[in-house]
Amino acid sequence: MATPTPQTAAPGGLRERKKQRTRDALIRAALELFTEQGYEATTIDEIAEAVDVSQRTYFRYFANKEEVVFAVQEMVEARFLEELSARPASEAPLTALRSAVMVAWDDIGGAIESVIPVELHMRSYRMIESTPALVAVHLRRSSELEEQIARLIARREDLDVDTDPRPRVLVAAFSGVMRVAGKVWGEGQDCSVASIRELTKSYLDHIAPAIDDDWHTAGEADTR
Amino acid sequence: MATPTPQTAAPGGLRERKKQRTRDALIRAALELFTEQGYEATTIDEIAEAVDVSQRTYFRYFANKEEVVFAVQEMVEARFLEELSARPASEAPLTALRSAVMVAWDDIGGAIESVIPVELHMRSYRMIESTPALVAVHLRRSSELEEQIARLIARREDLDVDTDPRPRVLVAAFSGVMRVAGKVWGEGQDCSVASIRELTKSYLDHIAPAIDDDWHTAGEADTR
DNA sequence: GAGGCTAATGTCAGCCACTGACAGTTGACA
DNA sequence: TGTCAACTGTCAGTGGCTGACATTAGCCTC
Repeated sequence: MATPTPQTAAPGGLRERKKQRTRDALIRAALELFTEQGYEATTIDEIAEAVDVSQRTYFRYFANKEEVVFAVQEMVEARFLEELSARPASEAPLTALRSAVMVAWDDIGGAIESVIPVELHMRSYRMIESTPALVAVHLRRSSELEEQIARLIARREDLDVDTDPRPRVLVAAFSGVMRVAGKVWGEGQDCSVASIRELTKSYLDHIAPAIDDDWHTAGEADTR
Repeated sequence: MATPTPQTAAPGGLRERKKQRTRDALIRAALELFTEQGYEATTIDEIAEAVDVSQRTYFRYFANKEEVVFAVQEMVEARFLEELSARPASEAPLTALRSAVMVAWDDIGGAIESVIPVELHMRSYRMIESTPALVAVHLRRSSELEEQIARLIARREDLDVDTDPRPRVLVAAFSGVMRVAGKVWGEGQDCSVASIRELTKSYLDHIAPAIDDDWHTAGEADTR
């Protein structure tokens, strides 16, 4: 039973392409409606109607009302994790994180724009922060992602994430910086992908000197 | 139009007492059902029926299904914030936080037990952690509480929470310790209020020497 | 290129969370 | 005791979400 569906980016047949188009259209319509008239004030029927599909079809693409809001972030995160796993083990942890972010932004910037205008993504970002139900989901997603990253880093460095605090601490710092970068970007005027990329880069450069070192050659696990 | 309802703890008339009893019964029934058969598997009709009130009445006491889950924590937090506001300005920030927690635990321990058995509270704690929807709400509540505490601390010390990072940093550390204490308690066997109190105390004593100092006499705002 | 296979979609019925409106009941208080 | 206001129940309705079943439409083979 060799995987019948390639699942890769390149759309094999018409069916795949059609599905992708429906999915993208749902995301765009949903975000457009949410940002215009508010998340709670928008019904799924409206979204489905805008894309000319049934409500039932919406729920075949997204498990619930929130999921469509985070679809784009999901893409970015998946790309980031994939890239992080691929970084050579010789890189120091923070360097790997940094490189992965940069590569992720580079080759997903275009992909994002093909789904939704970046400006809409930015408006969505602000909408999330002003909708309690979405803030909650956002926080949970963030904490889950942090956990995943910490485990990846620990594996790279061949450490136990439950006994050595360094992976989680590093990831916490890293995530904190990423969060601030995202926040500043959300408040600013320049809503290009390039701008958030640069913002992230400069912020990461700030903490790098302070915590980036090889965890195997420089001083033993110093938990003081 | 002077506030017609005293709203204080002491139950004035029969009406107040009856309301309190209904509320407590709803909390107890809800947590009992949730922990026994799962959060999602429990309907509000079941909870209402167990207390012998209508579903509509449930929603007059709690805004939604989640709220009842956090009712006890809400009590503890309110008591803590109240106590923190009352601490003398002469106390160093972390000392004030520490004292407020201790006082809050001391005089609310009994109040909790009057509403639900502590053992049920502990089971609820574990249920929250294993229910994604509740984890999300829990995280949002925590971050909101952190923000409140940081503002309170900043006001005490006469600082601007948006320019001076110290209040938020201290509160982040404090909250982190509290979270760990809660987690350890949840995993342990001893589900008494006294045990979480002592756990908290000892954990806080660990970080105290590291970060507790008077922010006005010891070294200027050192943001390095 | 006709026909079978299967994935994708539409339709329908139904559960549950949640809300507004209105009516009935019951403490509070003169 | 009677009036008022608070509390509660009932009912109808909306919206999120799901299972079951019928229908449509790519895909693949002969």
